[in-house]
Amino acid sequence: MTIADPQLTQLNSPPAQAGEDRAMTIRDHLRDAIVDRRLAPGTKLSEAEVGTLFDVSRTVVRAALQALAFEGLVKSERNRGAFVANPSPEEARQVFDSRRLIEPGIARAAAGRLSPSDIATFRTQLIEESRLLAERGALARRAEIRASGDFHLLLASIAGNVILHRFMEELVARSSLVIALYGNSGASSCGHNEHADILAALEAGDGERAAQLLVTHINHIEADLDLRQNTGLPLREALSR
Amino acid sequence: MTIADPQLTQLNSPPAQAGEDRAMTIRDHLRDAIVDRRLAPGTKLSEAEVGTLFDVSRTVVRAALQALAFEGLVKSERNRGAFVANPSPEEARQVFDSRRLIEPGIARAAAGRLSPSDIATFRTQLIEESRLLAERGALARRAEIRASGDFHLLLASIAGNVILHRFMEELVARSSLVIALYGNSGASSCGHNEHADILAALEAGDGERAAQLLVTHINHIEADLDLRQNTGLPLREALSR
DNA sequence: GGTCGCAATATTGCATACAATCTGGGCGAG
DNA sequence: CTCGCCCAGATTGTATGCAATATTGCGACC
Repeated sequence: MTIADPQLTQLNSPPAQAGEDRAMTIRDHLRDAIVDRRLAPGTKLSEAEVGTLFDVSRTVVRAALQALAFEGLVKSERNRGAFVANPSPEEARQVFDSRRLIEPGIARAAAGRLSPSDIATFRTQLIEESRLLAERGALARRAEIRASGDFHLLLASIAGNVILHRFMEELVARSSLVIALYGNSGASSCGHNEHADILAALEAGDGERAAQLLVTHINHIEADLDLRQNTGLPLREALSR
Repeated sequence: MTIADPQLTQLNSPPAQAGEDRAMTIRDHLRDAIVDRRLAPGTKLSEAEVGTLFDVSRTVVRAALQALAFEGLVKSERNRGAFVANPSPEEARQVFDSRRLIEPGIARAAAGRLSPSDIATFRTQLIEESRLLAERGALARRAEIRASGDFHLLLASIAGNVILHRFMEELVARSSLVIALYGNSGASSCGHNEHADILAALEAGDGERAAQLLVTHINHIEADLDLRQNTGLPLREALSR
């Protein structure tokens, strides 16, 4: 699989980026592509190729890839290169275990800090989710997964702890990857909108209830996955791509 | 402050490191130096200087510094360089808030997975802590802070979730930095050994009690800090170094 | 015919060179 | 004497070149 994806080159085209950090820009574009599954797990991210696509040297690409490796979205092997992460079922479970541990606390913190403007932002977010839910097509599914993640990130940003927010960024990104990998296309993203219920609890100032709804929500997301043990012998993973 | 610390150059001397990753080696040495407060917060980490000390090019130094920036131990400013992090009281609070959220869950998970060999490792760890606690001198204090952190990391590794373990590595490292910055030399590191109590609860299989003791323990650590608001106007931080 | 070994190729690891940007001091005008 | 501008030095950002390592295809030997 080549990564000569028109969407990538297109996003690259605005070279008028100010003196900003180009490595971080490339990191963001690659992350979007990974989370959207435009880049399949296991895909090799050649430094030279990525550099050509974004019209930068390998130096900058390496910085971007290192950043993604820290987030767990890319696996870097010495003298072999960087590959889009291919999380095992075990890793997937750990992602959701981590979220079940962290997100309730975030919900409780957010409940006590919710401002009217936050609520407005949430409402806009929920409308966007509904719109995407109704839409058909793989492209809408991608956007839906992403929007669903944004809800959780919004919650984390309201909680006001930048460390936890960053942890959640990583967990949400990895969740998207896992969902894309193991999600049953079937009952994807729960019939009735659990996000709305969570927001309702937050508005009522009931952080405890919001926390509980959040755990249930995470359970539903994980339950929709097919994490049966293809108890991957390491060589199997090679066959998978 | 220059970083020409003999302990750094000494650690550098074994250049016989196999084909391993030199950037990660440098990162580890720098992290140790930061956590031990051999490198004071705000100290500039010049790429050229670090490179000279470790006898590598700026390329690998940059990789190491980027890694530390991800962990929050180093703050990197574009076109200005990298500096040892100087966490504000607010950041310090967030570190401990995060620990209060995450560590109880880790304790519960660890309680159900504790093996006899784990217990033995814990005992060795506690003995080492006691030894350092009795010892005098700044050097012992450093080692004690570090050993105290190792206890928590050991707990996290037993919990068996590598993602949470990595989060804890970051939180413990930042905690050490915060303690070094804001710790009252006075009642430092609690009179009676709370770690031992936590271990006892774990051995008894009482994860809930271990979790509660852990929260109390974290509260004690934070209570020993002096986080009074020098409500840092950003310009103040410049004055501090 | 199959397997092992070796060489050619490609890719990463690292160092260095050059360009861009920031910092600090000196000089001149007000 | 003070304020502001400008230039020189220093430091980071980026590109490129070379060395080291892994991969792949071919050929020889069993």
